[in-house]
Amino acid sequence: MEDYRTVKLSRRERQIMDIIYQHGQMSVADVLENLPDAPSYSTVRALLRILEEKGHLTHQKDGARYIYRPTQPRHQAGQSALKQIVQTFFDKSIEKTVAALVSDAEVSDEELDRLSQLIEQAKKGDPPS
Amino acid sequence: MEDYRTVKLSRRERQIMDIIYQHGQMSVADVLENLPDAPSYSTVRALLRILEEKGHLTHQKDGARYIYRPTQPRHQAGQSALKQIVQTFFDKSIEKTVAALVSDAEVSDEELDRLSQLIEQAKKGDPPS
DNA sequence: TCGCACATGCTAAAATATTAGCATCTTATC
DNA sequence: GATAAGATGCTAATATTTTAGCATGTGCGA
Repeated sequence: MEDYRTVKLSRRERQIMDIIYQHGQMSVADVLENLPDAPSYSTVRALLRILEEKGHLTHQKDGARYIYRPTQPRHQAGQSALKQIVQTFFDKSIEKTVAALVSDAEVSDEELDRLSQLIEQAKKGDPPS
Repeated sequence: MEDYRTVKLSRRERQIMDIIYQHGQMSVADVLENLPDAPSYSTVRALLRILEEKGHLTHQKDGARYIYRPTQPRHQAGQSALKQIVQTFFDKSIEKTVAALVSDAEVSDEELDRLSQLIEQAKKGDPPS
């Protein structure tokens, strides 16, 4: 159980995982509310159950209902997702990726300053020298 | 024809689109070679045909065979993909996203320098002042 | 505590994705 | 221009996804 069909998610599965990652944790009703093209309550429950079977979600009880949250930490899932994008659309180049990010025109000068600082820190911080 | 099932791709469809975006353009045989868990030749052709029907690919003839390439420009598709990731995993924060990118430890000092320059340019370039 | 509102458990049907096979066409080459 | 290699056109079977419905359990308020 480590194949294509558990790792790569179906459309609805992906959609639901994304929503839950955005919100941290959600009840079935929460997910339903946030699905743009929502099917029935039963359907959402079915998907959540499947995602749990596959190991992507876990739940805990809260009164009568279940609260679902991802098993994989958000930052880790984010890294994986980013890596995929960088590879597919930006020739594995972090530079090109950042260029795309800051070319958004929605980025303020303050944010750009913080980005500069961020990169300065990365320069000092990590190197194994 | 603008719904969920044409915009959001199935697993195989996504997989094939990613491969083609990575390579720019490909023949059926090329795609087949690059599919990690490849099905038959017929299958790949079917998927390509479907992706073309949905408007994601187009093809031109090259001798006897078809060469497929995306209809949406790569940089544009990359922007969309990035936006999705930023929203889902990084609270819509470009800063957090870049932080994740540079925390990779694979990033050299030279690359960090280039990133600094990149951001400086963005600071001067765009502002509507 | 009784009952109702609302939750999940389970099962199954319908739609879609995925796959393959055979027929046909195209092209380079002898 | 005949032919073989290799390409696409078309059709259909199989697997998976997506969906819904009914039965059952749970907890809060009158």
